[in-house]
Amino acid sequence: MEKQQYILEKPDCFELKDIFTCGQCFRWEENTDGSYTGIVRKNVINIKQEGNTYNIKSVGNEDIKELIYQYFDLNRDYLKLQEELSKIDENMKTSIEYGKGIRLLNQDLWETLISFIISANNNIPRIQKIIKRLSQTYGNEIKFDEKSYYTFPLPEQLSNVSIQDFRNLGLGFRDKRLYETTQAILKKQVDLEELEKNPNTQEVRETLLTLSGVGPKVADCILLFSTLKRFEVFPIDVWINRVMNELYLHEQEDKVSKAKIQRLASEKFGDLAGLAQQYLFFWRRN
DNA sequence: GCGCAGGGGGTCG
DNA sequence: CGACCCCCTGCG
Repeated sequence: MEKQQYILEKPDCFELKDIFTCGQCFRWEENTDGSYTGIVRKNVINIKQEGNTYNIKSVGNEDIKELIYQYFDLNRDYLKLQEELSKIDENMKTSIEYGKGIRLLNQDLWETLISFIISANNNIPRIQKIIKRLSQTYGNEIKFDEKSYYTFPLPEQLSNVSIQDFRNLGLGFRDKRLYETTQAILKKQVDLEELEKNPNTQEVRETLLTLSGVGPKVADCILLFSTLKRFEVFPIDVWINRVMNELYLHEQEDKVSKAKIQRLASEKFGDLAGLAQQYLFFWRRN
């Protein structure tokens, strides 16, 4: 395990707080010195902003600069995407101004899949705790600054974990879903590597939907927040339902149909719907 | 302070 | 369309 350091000059549209609190990830913790520490694949990473630069330290098996560019989506021109979205209307301008530092992370597909199954009908503090326990129990330890961190367990590392074991970790009724999906991945009923190569978003979505615990909302989150990176999907949860209705539909809240919102999002935001969703979600929730 | 509803980034049957 | 596990929050 190699120690590395990398100084990153502040990229456009890049704020750690926005990135880590907009709801796409669950494993980054803020330290008392204002830096953030997280686990990305088999690397522990600490990022500290110092004026216009970021001091990044890591322990792990990947080249830190490459990892940072790939993980934080730094090769994509968010300034251009924001300009494009801003032209749509005032709502977009306002929400982008609020969340202008958001970058959509390229997170490991397997980890994103499991994390968002856990997120169903759950709250963020509890989701974070469950993922932490899961990693501490079945992941690999990595030492960083005398402290222990744990990788997210691979499918193989969960192969002998029973439904009851998951229940004991505090997963609640999601225990069975986690078990079944893990087994399906291990048996290659769904091949995640093949999924990464498939350019057809609808096909990928349909395949994800066959997995236990994966419904429309979870499938779209996986498509948007993992390495699949499909900007055209539009995950609909209670918050986005609310904000879209308030801004565009003005119907009685309990009568708004998801299909209508989906259609509206696609018409308005096109192939940038997912990014628009993040700005709207982050703005409305805070 | 303690105790108890209320509800949470949905999915499944 | 109701149930679902756990737990954190807010109120009395």
